[in-house]
Amino acid sequence: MTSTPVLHVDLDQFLAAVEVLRRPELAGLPVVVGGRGDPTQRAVVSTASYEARAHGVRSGMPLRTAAKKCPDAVFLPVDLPVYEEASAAVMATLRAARWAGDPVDVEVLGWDEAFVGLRPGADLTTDHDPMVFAEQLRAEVLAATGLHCSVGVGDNKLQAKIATDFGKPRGIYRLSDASWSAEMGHRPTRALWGVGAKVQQRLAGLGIDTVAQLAASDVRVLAAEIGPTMGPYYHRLGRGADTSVVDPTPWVARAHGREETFQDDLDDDATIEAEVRRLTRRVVADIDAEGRPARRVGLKVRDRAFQTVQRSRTLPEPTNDPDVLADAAVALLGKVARTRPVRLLGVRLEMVEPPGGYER
DNA sequence: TCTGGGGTCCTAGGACCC
DNA sequence: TCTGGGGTCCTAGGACCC
Repeated sequence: MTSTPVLHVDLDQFLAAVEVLRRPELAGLPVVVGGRGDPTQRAVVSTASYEARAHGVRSGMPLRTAAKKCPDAVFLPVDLPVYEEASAAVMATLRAARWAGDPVDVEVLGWDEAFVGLRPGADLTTDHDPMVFAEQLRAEVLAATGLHCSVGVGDNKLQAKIATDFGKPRGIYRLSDASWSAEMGHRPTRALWGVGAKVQQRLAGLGIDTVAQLAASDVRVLAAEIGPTMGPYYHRLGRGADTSVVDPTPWVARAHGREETFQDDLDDDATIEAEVRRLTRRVVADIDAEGRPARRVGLKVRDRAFQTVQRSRTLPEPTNDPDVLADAAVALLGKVARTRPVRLLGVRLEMVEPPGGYER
């Protein structure tokens, strides 16, 4: 069975680019989007423009730190509805695209990225050059939305996803089974999508530092040391192997949650309880939009020392009754031995499975 | 005044049942 | 005194990603 390459589309500096679109006078300036746009507040950078990155500003960095590194940056608040609208326009453009005349499947990964693959059943005797199609997608997204993106091409989703970063910004890059070891073999395992700092360290403990070493490792050793599921999974990553398909089915959420870091730590039981109830009401609104009741309630408490604990409970029966759920969340507070003022509270509601299950 | 917010998935131990 | 095996659910925590 022949298969065609997969593409991965990723918008460049998405949030900052959307802001510049509606405020053209910001073009070329260091722009930092995060929190409420106030760098004196507790919040972090969501996206920094390339101009701000040149000063060392990075996603996830406290706004305060960003302001020190780049005092002249324009700080803007996160404006969710605007990004959602821009994202929807991008995804609609991708879905409408035709690859050598054939329809495509689009799997949305987040606001600003998606996999694109030829829909099964297409006539593979016609030429489907992925590099030509990648350039076409870049042009169509730019024309429809004014946003620049980069495109990765791979023999599977894993390769395409990793390739995109090599193409950034505004570029196209291709990885393949044939080029994998030459392109990836010398890189640290951390370069793989799914390997973070902890797993990188754990693998290093097994003498595995590079992608090539991971690919050449004994899968039985990985299974024994890391686990029967994750061990073989990391081994596949090392080889650039991925058999998952581009799945266009709309995402069905398992759970929703709301959490908030307070500008001033909370130290009063009544206030803490009131905040838990307020957060719960917001999450209930979110799950009401899904039309499914909650089966489990979770509470997260982070104190001034950044110690974080989570408590959760399965409900006797699923419900979306805001009072019942708020009571359940507050009851979980009683299972947390609080010794310091509270920095963050979070409430999470896990929903019952939809009638057809998740099957993805 | 270090360290956001929204998610998913895996692991591991204990309870409980047959 | 010693002492099964499998299976599922619940809970807490960890890791990762955008």
